[in-house]
Amino acid sequence: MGKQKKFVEEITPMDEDFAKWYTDIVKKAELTDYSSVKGCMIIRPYGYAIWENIQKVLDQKFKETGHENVYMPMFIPESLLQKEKDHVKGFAPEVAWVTHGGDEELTEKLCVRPTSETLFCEHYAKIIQSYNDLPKKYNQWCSVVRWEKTTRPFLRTTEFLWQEGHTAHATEEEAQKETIDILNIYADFCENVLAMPVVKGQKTEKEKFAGANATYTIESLMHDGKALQSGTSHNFGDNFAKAFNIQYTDKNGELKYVHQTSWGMTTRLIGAIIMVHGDDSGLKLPPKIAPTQVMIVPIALHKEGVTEKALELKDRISKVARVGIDISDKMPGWKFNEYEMKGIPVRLEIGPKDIEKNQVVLVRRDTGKKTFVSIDEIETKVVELLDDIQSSMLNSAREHRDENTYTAATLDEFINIAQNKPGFIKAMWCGDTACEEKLKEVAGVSSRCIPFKQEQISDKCICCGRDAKHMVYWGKAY
RNA sequence: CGGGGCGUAGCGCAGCUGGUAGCGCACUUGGUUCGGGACCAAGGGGUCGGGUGUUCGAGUCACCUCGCCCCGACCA
Repeated sequence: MGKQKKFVEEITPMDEDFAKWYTDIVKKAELTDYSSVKGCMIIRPYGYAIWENIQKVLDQKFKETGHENVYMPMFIPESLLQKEKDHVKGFAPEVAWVTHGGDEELTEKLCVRPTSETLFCEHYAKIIQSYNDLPKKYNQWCSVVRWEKTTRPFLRTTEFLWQEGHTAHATEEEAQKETIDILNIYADFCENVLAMPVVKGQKTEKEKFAGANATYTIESLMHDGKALQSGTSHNFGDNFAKAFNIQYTDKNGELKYVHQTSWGMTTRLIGAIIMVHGDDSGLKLPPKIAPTQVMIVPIALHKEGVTEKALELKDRISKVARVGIDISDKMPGWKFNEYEMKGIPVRLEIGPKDIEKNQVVLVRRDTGKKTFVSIDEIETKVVELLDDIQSSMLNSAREHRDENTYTAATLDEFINIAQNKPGFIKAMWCGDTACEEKLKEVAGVSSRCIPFKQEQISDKCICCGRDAKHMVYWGKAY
């Protein structure tokens, strides 16, 4: 009893200190380590394996929808970065610069890419001539650097991994369709693979990407009631095309500017998985993204036949799921806690008593529920259980999100909710940035998005009382 | 970048008014154990974040610096 208490103390309870809980999980589950450069993290094998699974699923989706992977340089000459005015202005404060090669000062300093719009644009200007060259749908997996003031593992790091898609289209309509198609891919991915419900919508003028006409976002709600922007998709119109002179000849022989999009998802998603699903025992991974879906813990390993049986099970299950086995001489209880902390969806126990009865014990991480299953039907039972865990994790995340989404019809009500109930607040807005800024000031929340699914809560702006244009999701954000 | 906190073994910590570093866990070896963090025995591991100063002597005092954590402003 006393011993068990001690283990629990290694992870700070989330209700006591959510931020501490988060960093405890990241460390204890061996997802990352700190490095000697501020804000840069080492992604350890277990953390990287999660990222690889994210990549695998998304990459396949991008390819299915006609995107090609490329690789752009890590450095951007200062002059190139400056070609699009809004874009530079947005990124300038967080750019890292290379000024020397060896001992020699460079004639032009190079920026370490914070994002690669300018590089793609420069390239597109060269390779696009005719409508036959369109659309161009490129994607790259890389890391980018943004000199952040405050950093936290996965949520905000100086260098982070991501994918950035960059496309060029003949028409505005096509570009808009691409922007929304990608947003839908992101949303489906979050819901179906990460078991994380999202709100799809558009960013306000104030919150949109530097240089874009429109930014679309998926917003998710963390366990502590703070919002996390989990993926964005931008429609650039012809802003960049004009700045970089990306033109093509259409069917009528007329010279036209292309219409562009860009979109990205990052390692921040791992932070989202932690904060949406985790509990006081540790990480809780949705089966579809878990590096190991089933962990076999044999009981009384030294007893006749246990190891053999466990290995045999591993072999069988490996045909239907990602399975691991722990045959170290640690105590079973130690292993139970360890793999719960690591969020492995299913634990399989097999001991002498089970072998006698031709059964195993399956324990699900999300609910802790144990079931006894005949060894004869192990493959189907494991697959069923993983499916069930996947969908019930989405359901409980959705319940949590809905329970923590409020509506406000008056400013008093709005402020009251903002200050006392962490979560999303739905409220009407006139569309004026001044009101958005005022709400930040008086209530401490920012606009998360103008959701596609609009509701009419009232007909006046919550802030100024003028006619409302949109219903907006508001909240505190990471 | 402002306000607060913390840096001592892999992790968590102790180390008093200055006297040359310790505890628990982890690790290694051998043995016994195994259905919710086992036990016995024997071992290994430290430029006390870094620098400068005060002092006969600094983990301990002063100043500087770096890093981490938390709360705000900025951002994926």
